[in-house]
Amino acid sequence: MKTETIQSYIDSHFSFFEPDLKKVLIENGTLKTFVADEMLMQTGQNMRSTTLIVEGLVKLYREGDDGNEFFMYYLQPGNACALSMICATKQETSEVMAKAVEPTIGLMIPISLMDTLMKEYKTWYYFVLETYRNRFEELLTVIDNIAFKSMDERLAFYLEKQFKDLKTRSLSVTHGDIANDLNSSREVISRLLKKMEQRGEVALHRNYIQYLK
Amino acid sequence: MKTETIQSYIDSHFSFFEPDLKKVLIENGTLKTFVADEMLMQTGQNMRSTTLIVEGLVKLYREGDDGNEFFMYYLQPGNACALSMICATKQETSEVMAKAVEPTIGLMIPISLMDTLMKEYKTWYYFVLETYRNRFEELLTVIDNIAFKSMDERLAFYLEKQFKDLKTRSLSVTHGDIANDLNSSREVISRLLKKMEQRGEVALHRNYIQYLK
DNA sequence: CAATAAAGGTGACTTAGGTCACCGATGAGT
DNA sequence: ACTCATCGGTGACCTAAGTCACCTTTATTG
Repeated sequence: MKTETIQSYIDSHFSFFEPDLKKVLIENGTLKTFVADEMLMQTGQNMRSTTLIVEGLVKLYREGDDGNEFFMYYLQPGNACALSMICATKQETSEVMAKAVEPTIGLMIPISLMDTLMKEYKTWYYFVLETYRNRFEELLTVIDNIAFKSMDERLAFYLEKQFKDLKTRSLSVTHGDIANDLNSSREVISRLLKKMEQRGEVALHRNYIQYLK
Repeated sequence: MKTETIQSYIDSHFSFFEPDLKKVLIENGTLKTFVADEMLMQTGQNMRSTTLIVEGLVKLYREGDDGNEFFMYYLQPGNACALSMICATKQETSEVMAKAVEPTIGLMIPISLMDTLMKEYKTWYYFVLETYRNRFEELLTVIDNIAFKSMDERLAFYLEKQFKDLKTRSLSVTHGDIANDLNSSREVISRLLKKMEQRGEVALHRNYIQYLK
């Protein structure tokens, strides 16, 4: 019953795993559901398992000393949290905060399995390396943006990324939300958005933004 | 002869590698020397080997579109370049620039070996994961600084990191160099340094800075 | 439907930090 | 000793972006 559910999640999002690996994951993994806005991972938390996302959407944030947040990237079904892998392997605490933005289901793999999986299953091994690589690059892109770009460029990049990642042309978000993700302030974002609207790049509405390019 | 040189480098900086692994590295690795200011890796370059640093000092930069540089972290003897590992595995191009700051020797390991090493040698496997983890955290710290901190805090952090990493209380660097690493401008750095000097934290000299805390 | 909260707009102001112009001090090479 | 490049100091100025105050519009709820 529960086994079949896990089976179908793996088949739809991790179909590239070899059959034996799937079997191990089905036997040892457990499903965990998160409601919207629930945290999957908190800064300073100790990891006992690594998480494969099988349903929903997760936002990863870095937290500043004074409690403000900085959005780094999304985790979607088929993704794993690189940080949870690294921390799990090393049994150290998490350095980021992960929050579900919609109801989310994670397949939790106990850390004790990590070493065996890496050694025994080629597809797992490549999946993990691929995950590291993608997140590493994602972080480098984040650094590019905040190190070299001004706020209007960062906003444009942010919006494009949202539209692309979420595969939509209409983004449900308030100006305040964006300001929070970019560690800026609502007024600044509002003003910059208005300029983008004047250039015909977006259409602004209450609680959502349309992409026009 | 050359074999013995590699042997001694490995023994002094990678003594934790298991004997069989050392043998493989000695048989398949080649030493490559870099003069000061030479690049080990350029943005966009394709990687055919992963590099273990056995001598010298390397600075890793992210490059902006307009050619300016942003310092991320040092590689020292005993370190490997996480990026070269990831890119090597995936056979993709490098995303960063690595420059020797003093004469440097790297032990080059052909990418073709990577998979075998990971599977066969536990100490290599842990070394690679440890490398990923450390660099990941280093990048997160970089993001913290540029996302949440003001220039004076970033400068203070930068200096402390230099003094700590280079294990010295007297740093050979010009104000312009620092400005370049932090992607700021010389005048700004000079002014902030002066304030630090007035607070008794550093002593400023031509071409070097002393740490007083 | 009145009350309230949330979202967004806008002008005025402040400030960190980037830029410009120019200076003097230091040190290396001829 | 003279020349020239590099390094660092400084005042004046500019601009992006953060902050404050206050407003209107829209949606929600009792």
